[in-house]
Amino acid sequence: MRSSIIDVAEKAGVSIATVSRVLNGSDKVKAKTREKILAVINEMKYAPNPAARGLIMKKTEAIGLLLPDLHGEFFSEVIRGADEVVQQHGYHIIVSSSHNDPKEIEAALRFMRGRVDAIVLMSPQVNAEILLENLPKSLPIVLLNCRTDNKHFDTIVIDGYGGAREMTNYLLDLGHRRIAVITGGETNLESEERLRGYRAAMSERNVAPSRLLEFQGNFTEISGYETAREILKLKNHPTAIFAFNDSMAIGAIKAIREEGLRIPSDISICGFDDIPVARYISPSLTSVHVPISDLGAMAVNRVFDRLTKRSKDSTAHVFVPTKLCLRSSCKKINTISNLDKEEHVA
Amino acid sequence: MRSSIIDVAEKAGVSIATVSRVLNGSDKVKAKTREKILAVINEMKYAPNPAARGLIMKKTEAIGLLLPDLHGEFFSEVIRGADEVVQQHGYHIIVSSSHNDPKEIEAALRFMRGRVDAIVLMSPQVNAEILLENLPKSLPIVLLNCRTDNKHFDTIVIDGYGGAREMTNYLLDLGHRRIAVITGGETNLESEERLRGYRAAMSERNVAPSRLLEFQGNFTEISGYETAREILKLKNHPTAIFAFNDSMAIGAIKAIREEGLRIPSDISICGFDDIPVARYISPSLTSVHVPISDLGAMAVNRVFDRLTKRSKDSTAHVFVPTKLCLRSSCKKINTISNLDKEEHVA
DNA sequence: CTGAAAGCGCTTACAG
DNA sequence: CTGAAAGCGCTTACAG
Repeated sequence: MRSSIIDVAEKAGVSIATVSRVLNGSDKVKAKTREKILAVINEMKYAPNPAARGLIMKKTEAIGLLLPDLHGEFFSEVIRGADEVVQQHGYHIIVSSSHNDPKEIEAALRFMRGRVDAIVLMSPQVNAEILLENLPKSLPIVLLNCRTDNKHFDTIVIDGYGGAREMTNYLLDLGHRRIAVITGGETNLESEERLRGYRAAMSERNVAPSRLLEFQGNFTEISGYETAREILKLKNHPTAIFAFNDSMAIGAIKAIREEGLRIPSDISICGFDDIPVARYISPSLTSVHVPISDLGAMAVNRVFDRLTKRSKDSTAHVFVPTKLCLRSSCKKINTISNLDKEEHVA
Repeated sequence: MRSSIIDVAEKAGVSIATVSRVLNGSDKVKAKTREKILAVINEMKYAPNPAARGLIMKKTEAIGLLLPDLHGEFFSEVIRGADEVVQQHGYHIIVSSSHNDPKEIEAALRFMRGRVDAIVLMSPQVNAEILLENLPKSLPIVLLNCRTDNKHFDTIVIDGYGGAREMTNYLLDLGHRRIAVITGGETNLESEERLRGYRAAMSERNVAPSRLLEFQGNFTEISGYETAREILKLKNHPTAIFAFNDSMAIGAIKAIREEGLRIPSDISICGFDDIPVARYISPSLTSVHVPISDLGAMAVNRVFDRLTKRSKDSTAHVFVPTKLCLRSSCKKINTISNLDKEEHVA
């Protein structure tokens, strides 16, 4: 059997209270007693039972991280950023993915209740606020890219609108007029924000945004690939494709290549997120940079702020700016005639 | 305060024992009593305290997953595969990364002890067996790509040797003789195995493997990039580069392109792992396919086999075969003269 | 079918 | 500085 604090106490010839004190670094223990106990602990390789400890101390030293998905580099970067900070605090992460399914979010939340000291929730699709209400209000919660106006929660939101607007403006500056987008799905907050930004830029520049140029993907490579194939079937295909994340852009690039078109001379393509691999593919992908691992780190830092009472009751609402990251997958549109044609169609 | 089982019992007018019974699905509760209790539970949004439950039941419904790193698609795929299976069982995952640091492995293991019902450990670099010995022998442990002969643990090992050997043979069949490799580091088991396979194939085909063609990376994109730059500086550079994982291959491709060389006409390149993005980059990457997410799934399935006593005491040692995945980044070497030259040098 | 009681392994006032 | 005892929130024989 696993040894308990009682075994240690017996072997050291003290009470369990004293063992507990040295375990918790109390200064009210005679040095000699402490040493003896420490020796026994070492010898027995004793480690306190976290469940017992958690039961009485009401802390778990774990943070729950609930993500919508686990595919691709975006989420692994979020996890990595979160894990780094969490490790510095001697904490650990319980991850789970919800597949954008309310049932799974609920199950994960229920599981985490009592098992974690705080929750970081990323749910751009499912509105999880109702589920969140079932959690004790004492549990700090950080919402990452969630749809909410509830000032009760800490929130971190990427500037998808601004980023997409900036990218669209860049494409417009390059002379593109027929710019297709591949979205991440109608009900996805991030996709919606990016779409808003795209439309805003188009309108501001007096290029009527056409719904016919808005294609729906789902943030996966394969959806980018398939959607791009559809786009290229268009008689007079767009001169630029703006995929709402890099994974879809990567899929789209494959489709474009298979069609025999060159990037960026025949068609420009860009993404969003700036995942690590974006700079390595060829042509290197122009994208909207999002500090992905920082997102995870910020969320966890926020959690610890709350946990250490530094900001016990005030919630923070962070808006994360994005920044255009120009590389080689986009290019000035070349022929005047082409431009004219575009204008006409637009 | 959070409500406890006592509150539920009071409100339902029963004892906590009965509440506990309906919580655990005991059939010895009158239907009517059960209903009333269920109603109260729902109304109060009661959820049992996992710490208390864990303390007495000695199970946590969590599996620990300790990975060497969290960079790149490989590890996120392992997590994804593990998470999928774990969710089917109503379990969850506690992930942690060790950065190949014994201290961090130890800390993570200590943290997990008592918090998880089993541990999946991937540690190709640090020999973690000594650390593992401090864990209660009742805790099921699955070793993923670890350096061990200890039949006491369940093990899952990828056939790095066979995969690399097959890939090298393929390159040799294409006429390549000067094949450089980018390894993953000297002390890394996976890298070692792949190197063994490469050398074996070279020797078998009477191409003396030269240490001068073995370059050391560390499995990251940037190391692939930088190492490839070194390789291309060689007077008579190799006609093929075999990177020991796809991330390094992707980095190498960037370096090759920057040098103005075309792939595969000027130089062939291939990787290992077949991460999801490999098929999307261009040229699509020839790689050794590893069923990455299956690795996570297999490990977790094995864990549940143990947990459900189906195979309480027997350990399993699984050897995972790899399979060549030919795409467009490698090509037959073209000129006879070139071939001759190679032969000469080799 | 239901309840009183012991116990899981710890921490922490409360005494001394 | 140290120990006896209560209690954290649950489950599970043991009686009835």
